[in-house]
Amino acid sequence: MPQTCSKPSDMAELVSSQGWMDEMPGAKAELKEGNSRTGPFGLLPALTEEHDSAEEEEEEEEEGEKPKRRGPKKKKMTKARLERFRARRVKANARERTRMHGLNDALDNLRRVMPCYSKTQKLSKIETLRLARNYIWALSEVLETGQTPEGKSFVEMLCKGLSQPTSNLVAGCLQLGPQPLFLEKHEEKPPACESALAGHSFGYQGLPSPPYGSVESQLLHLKPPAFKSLVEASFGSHPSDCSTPPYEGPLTPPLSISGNFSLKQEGSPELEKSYPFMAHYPSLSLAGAHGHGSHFQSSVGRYEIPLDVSYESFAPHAAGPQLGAIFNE
DNA sequence: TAGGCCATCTGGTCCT
DNA sequence: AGGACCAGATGGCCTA
Repeated sequence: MPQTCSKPSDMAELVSSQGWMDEMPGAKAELKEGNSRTGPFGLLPALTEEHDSAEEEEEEEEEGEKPKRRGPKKKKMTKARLERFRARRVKANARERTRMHGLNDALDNLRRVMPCYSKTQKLSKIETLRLARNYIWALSEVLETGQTPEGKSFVEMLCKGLSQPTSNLVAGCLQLGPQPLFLEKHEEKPPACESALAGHSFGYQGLPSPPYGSVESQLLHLKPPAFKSLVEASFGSHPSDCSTPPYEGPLTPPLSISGNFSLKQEGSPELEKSYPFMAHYPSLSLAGAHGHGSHFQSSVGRYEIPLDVSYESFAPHAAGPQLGAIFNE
């Protein structure tokens, strides 16, 4: 329930005089601006009982009018308790900020691998997620059908459920011809995993440099590396680390692009499917870690992904199952 | 000016 | 006990 402070300026003075706001830049800024948001003030009336006798009286008066509170009586806020509480709250706030920053970083990584990444026109969080969903869906369709959709229908797939402005952005990006999508991506601030990738022999190094040109060629060229980056963006860092700090150790690509691309459907002779973009990626393959090969499940079957790269430097947490999860969605 | 988006703080819940 | 995660609340900023 919302707890608001009726006297932000008093609270600000009180709080700042006790020095705990020094650790809360955000809160401090708010105080300067006379911001009276729920923020750090919500708790203060209760916290300041001890320190402001006038307010205490006020509260007692109010309590006299209200029905008595049920439940265990609140422990009295001793100075020590107050200090501990504040320290805890400050720490929790900092953690929450960090957590949200990590979330935002992850979203930024996701934005970068979207087919219409624009530095100037940033997709909102919700639109980024929607576009990502559509993008995965579109790529899955390509894998399942083995057909590259024509430019228009690909755009339509991507724009499903998106707002008009975002749809325009996507359509514009995919239809304006040469788009320095990946160039831009690499030139700017390469994600940690991306720069780490440079040391490995991932296939698309030998491809024509972006910009890729026509819509068709974009569709063809875009997918594998973009998909790779997408997965990396999602799983590139340690899964338990929500703040996704730059990973500086050996790279752990859940899926790499190198060697011969071949998707085999288990137990079927004509397993080898020819994918349109294979022509453009003669050396494309999906590979897992552990040196045991990897596989993923799609709605059309189980795919064996041969290992044809060396994994000496790969960490053990591969994303074979995670990749499978993507296709099972 | 309304509405969308965002960052931040907060308290509750769950988990280790 | 403490951390992670979550949803609610709030105010700031921006744009149509």
